Amino acid sequence: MREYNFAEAEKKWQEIWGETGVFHAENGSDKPKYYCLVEFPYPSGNGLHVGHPRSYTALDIVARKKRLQGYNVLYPMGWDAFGLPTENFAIKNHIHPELVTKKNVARFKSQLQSIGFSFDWSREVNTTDPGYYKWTQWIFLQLYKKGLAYKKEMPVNWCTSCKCVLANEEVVDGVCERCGSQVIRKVKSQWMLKITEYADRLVDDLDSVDYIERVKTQQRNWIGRSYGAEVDFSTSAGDKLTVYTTRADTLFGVTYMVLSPEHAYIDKWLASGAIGNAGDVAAYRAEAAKKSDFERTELNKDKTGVRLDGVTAINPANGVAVPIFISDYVLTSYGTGAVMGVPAHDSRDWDFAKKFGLDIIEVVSGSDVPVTEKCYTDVADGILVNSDFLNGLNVADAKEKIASWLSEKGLGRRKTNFKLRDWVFSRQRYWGEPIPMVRCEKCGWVPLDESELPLKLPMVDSYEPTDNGESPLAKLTDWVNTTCPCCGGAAQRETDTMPQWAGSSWYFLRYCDPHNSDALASKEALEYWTPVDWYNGGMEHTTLHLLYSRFWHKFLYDIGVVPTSEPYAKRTSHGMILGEDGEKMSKSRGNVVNPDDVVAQYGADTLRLYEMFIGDFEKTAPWSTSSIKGCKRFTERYWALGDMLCDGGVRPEMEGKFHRTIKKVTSDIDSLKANTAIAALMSLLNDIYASGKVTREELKIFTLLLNPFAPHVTEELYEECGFGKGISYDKWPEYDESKCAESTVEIAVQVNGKIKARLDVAADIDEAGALAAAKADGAVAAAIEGKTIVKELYVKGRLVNIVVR
RNA sequence: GCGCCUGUGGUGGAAUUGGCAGACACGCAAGAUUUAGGAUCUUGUGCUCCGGCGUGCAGGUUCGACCCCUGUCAGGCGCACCA
Repeated sequence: MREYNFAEAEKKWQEIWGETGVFHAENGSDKPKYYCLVEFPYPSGNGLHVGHPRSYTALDIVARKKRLQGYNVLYPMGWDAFGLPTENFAIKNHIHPELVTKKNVARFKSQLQSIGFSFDWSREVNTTDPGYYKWTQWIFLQLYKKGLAYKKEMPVNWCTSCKCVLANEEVVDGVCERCGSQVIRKVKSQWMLKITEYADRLVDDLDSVDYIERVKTQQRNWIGRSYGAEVDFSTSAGDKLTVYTTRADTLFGVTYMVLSPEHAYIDKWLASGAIGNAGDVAAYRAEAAKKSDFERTELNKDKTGVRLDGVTAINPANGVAVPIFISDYVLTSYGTGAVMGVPAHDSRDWDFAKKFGLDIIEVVSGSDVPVTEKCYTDVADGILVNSDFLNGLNVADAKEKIASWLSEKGLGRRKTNFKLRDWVFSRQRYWGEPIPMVRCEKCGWVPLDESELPLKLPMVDSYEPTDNGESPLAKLTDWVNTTCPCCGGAAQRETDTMPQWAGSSWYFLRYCDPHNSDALASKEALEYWTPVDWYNGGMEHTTLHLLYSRFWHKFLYDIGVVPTSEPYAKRTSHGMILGEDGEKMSKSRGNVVNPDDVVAQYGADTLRLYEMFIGDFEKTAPWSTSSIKGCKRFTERYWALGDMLCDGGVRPEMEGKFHRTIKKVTSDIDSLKANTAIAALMSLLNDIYASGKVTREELKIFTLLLNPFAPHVTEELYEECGFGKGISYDKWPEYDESKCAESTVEIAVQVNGKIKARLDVAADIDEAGALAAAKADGAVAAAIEGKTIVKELYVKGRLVNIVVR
């Protein structure tokens, strides 16, 4: 009995793959290309998590199979290394972030290599490398030149622990996405990127890509496009008050108006003395200002507000004067910061009207209960009433008609709104890309000349964040003080840095041509490799990295840098791996599994097989130490085939099974169902064992099929058997559809839908034959004895059902 | 609150999308081997009062339902006053 020493064999093959460069992708190849991508990791001090290999193994399987199928495959890896954890660790331990990063990258790399991924390491990138972030800065300058980067003073999200602003996308449930600390409002001058300019295309182009549906839905929700109209109301104070509504059809049902507490008109009206109850209004505004946005939207289900005495709004449709309120359920940041109240047909307005005793006027009929009891929001079946020229129309037609009427009369206009806000792009931290901008008294903000790039992050001893909201770089006067690229006068550098999401917004482009110093990548390389054919990553990046990188890519497409308007043709997402207790793995729970330990104890092949066999790739799955043993046994049983080897081709009795398995494994890999592919291989292995031997041809096919999942043990056995130069030089097995069919099948015989018998019949038996065979069966004959046959059904190769009465 | 997803043996999970539920694996049991344990191999393993009953629960459609429809419960995710 031959022993398989997985530790030795795995090391050996990893070295061979490294030396021979068999996984290097070729630029300028005649072969068809295939670009597989996984999200490059943030090299944290904790090392690799068992969640990482789930994603990496899945696409490694795809990459390895595609290579065997003759594709020139690009499967690269790199490091998303700027970021707060490294910086915080550096501060705590007084080690420069650059050194921390170097150390963490080295550890991650050796961990990844120990699992045997077929990455093309010659294309490794690191976002903190000046040769890399030169191009991140370059893209920023292009955005600036096209007017898509601007600096603006505005209220922003401020993480009290990170001491840094956050993008809207980084605030989850009112707390910092990264550290969970409280987020407060702070007015600051920030660099912003106009992602809103691309809002329509970011929604529309989702139709052209193959993303899993929940990713598309989540992005659509986040962008939040809605079609509606702006309507201009006049007011008794003489001002034109514009509201945004998606239900302009209900204009005749308006019984009041609401402004957000921050609305500019309130300052104006308070100043002019138009508001009678100025004291109450000021008090309400002060109260609202104290609450965070989160409190206002999340906890404030109960409607509050104050009526503005002395000011009314005039409904442009019917000239009716209605009261105006302020209430914090109206957001200043969406639409016009003012809404019209139609309590009969909007649940929020209904709540508000009930609370303040306002009129409720039905303008869409169709409700079962009076609108004074419950608001009626159905838009599909309602018919307009009490609405003058809209009466009798359905909601959709009424929307059209009122919108046209408003524009004709100059009282309003069609309008599309988005929830998406511009991307807050500056961070008051050290460990990020410097923003290549200079502030000059005379010239204002001036971009650095491209020849000055990269603008290197200065080496400093102290990089602690400050409480006053200034970047640590602000203290470096030597670095900060510079000359204006425009007028040559004294000027200061921008001291904020870019967010972590900057470097990852385009890294997949760099892989195409990672050593290019004249461009982020050559035109030819981008033409050949992009778009990414298959990108797998976490759901947590759907409205962060994935959205940002689509935005940047579209911009780069617009300025002619990349040839496609979408970066990723296909996007899938892996489920999280939980601890054995079914809880999220965390140090504090003590349920963390370290992949190094698994590799040491069971080997990389077993880890890979287990992570793929654990269950549905897209679902979360708890870790199970005992289940790993099954995968370990499987690799050992496979290895032991070497002891059962005999000469010959595929035995006739095994032929169908082999063809079916090739078919199953091939299609399962393409549809990300490695779990059932492995099950099919296990099943085939069981059949081989049952037959007592394996022929050379059979073993070779099995080895090739198993190789993407368990690359080391398959290479070792392939070599031992002398099948060829190496699996990388071989070809993926093909199947013959005609040979997949079995000659006989077992069909079920039902009487009135209940199974009465199972029969072995020829696979090509016809209906008459199957029915005859069924009736000849004793149990079936007994069941239909003396009854009238009402119906007879035959489903080819599956079952017969005889319906009797 | 709204939307989406999930619910299958002791466990992880399969099921060609309306056609034999429980593939594959873990675990367990018995046997073989072994001084013993471990490892390995073989066999068995949804429940059952042996009539049947079984895919969270209650109905419905159908010759036939894990799959479709209605209601309901539980868990997860997303959105969350976006007018």
